[in-house]
Amino acid sequence: MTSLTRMLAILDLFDEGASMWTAEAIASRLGYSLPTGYRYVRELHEAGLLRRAAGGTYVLGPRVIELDYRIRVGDPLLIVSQRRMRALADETGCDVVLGTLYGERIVTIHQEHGAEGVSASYGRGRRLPLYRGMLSKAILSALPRAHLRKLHRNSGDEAQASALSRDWDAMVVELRRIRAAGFSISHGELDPGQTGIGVPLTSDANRLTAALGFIMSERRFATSDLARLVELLTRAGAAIVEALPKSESAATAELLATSPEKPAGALRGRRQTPA
Amino acid sequence: MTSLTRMLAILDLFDEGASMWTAEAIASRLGYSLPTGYRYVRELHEAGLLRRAAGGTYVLGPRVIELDYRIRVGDPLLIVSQRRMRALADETGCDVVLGTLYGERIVTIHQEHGAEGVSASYGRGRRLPLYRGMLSKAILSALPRAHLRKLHRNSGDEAQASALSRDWDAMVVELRRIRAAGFSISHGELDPGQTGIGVPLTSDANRLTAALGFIMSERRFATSDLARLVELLTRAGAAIVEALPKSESAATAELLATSPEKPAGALRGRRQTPA
DNA sequence: ACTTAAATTGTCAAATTATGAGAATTTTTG
DNA sequence: CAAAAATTCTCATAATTTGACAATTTAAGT
Repeated sequence: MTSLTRMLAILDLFDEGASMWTAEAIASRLGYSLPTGYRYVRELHEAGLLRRAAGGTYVLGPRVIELDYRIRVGDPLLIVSQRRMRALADETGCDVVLGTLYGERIVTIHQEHGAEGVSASYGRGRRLPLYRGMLSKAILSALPRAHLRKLHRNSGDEAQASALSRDWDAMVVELRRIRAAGFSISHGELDPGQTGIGVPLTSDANRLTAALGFIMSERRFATSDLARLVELLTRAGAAIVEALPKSESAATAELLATSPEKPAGALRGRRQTPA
Repeated sequence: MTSLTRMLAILDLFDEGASMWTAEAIASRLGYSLPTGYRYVRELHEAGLLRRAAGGTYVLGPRVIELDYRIRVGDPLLIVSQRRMRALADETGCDVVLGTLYGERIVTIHQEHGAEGVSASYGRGRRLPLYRGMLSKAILSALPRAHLRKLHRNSGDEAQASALSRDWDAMVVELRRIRAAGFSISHGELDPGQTGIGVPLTSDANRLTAALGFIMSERRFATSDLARLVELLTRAGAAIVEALPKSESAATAELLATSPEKPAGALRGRRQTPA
């Protein structure tokens, strides 16, 4: 394992439960020597990813907030999604959420509030259970078998704790059903009284595995036109994927940013437009 | 320079301008060899801090959004500030912002919107110019001379570009005046037509250097009771600093989090309550 | 102010690990 | 399916990380 990995593992400690750690506790918890613990913490501190709080404890730092802003204004996926999600929320009054899979986690990366709903477990930045909720099910339904297998193997406890994933074969069948239908539904799987409808949203070119969904009250769902809602999601999802920048347009920025030291060389014409 | 520093330097590339980078461009820009560039990018990718976008480009990853959420719900400073800032916004109708200094940057870390104002340059996560705007001036006014000196020395261009900081001696005089007055004012220094009032907010115990402020239209300010607004800010600032967790309470979380491998040892009683 | 304890950084030798050149491989693109 | 680009691999060398311990700075108590 590299020192880079070990240092970044520190950030995991802040993911759940404790939001304040001393350097000593970090070292102890992760099995690093004390000086090494301090060294890693200092690096993260200098990068602004950690901030010193009271009496030698550290909390996540303001750099995270700054990077989050850069995402909000610069992430192509969010840029193309936001407007369309807002439109869906206005049109339906439902909450609209967007989640992605990264590594072995599913996280909500954007949410637009509708006139009606308040959603507890779905907010931006929240990690979602792998096998519960419409976003997760929609995302899993779009996953290649091998990928799903790996995920399932590594998610022991969580897989056991969920009805969907306890039995591998049954899960595969259910997910195949979802894929065929084109959407997933959750009735109160995350929040009692809330229903969610989700559609997968993938782009091979972008290595993207995401899902887009509505959240509404159970009550409202009872009198909703499911097919219509699914159609809205599907259309919006397709439009989002379609609008994502293709490979070519990505290169522009970097070409302006060549270093003074190595002006030519390393940036030879691979990504440049043919002429 | 350590490999950790070099890897984290990659995140800086996303701070301004380009929001998409290829691994090759990163390596070239920072002077790393190609394999090393890819190695660093892979590490950041595995940590979720980068995400692969179209055609071999990378953008900031969902992990940032997740960490940002952890800050929103777990950062003690935000927790104690939020409520009070909301109250100020409700009471006055102005926007209320909170900014901190970290390293050599000043960043807005929270904002509560008032009924009236829309502020362009102040939003959450935005980096502020060091020598312009009420937040920056309030923060600088609270800085020990040595710290200010270092900051000024390292901020060449930016120092030259600002009226306040062009002349060191004059700046010191002005900042001393602000410190004596207890608040700073900006008339359109960041956004034309907008006025801001800020007060410094420091806590030695927390190594905190921050500022809290109102933003309002120039028009509204013309008929405002400045003394009253400053008093509101000062009171709220004092209450926030007062409410910050003191050293003792911080230890609780970690004590529950001892590793199974090294249960005793490294966590010997330094931070534990005496008995 | 002064004393003690805690938090953090320095020193340094041993050795693990990062590094870059180039090759090999995988992935993308036409 | 071919060609080009993107990414990882191999491996020898060198550099950097690492941990024990000491030194020092910082905080806490009286």
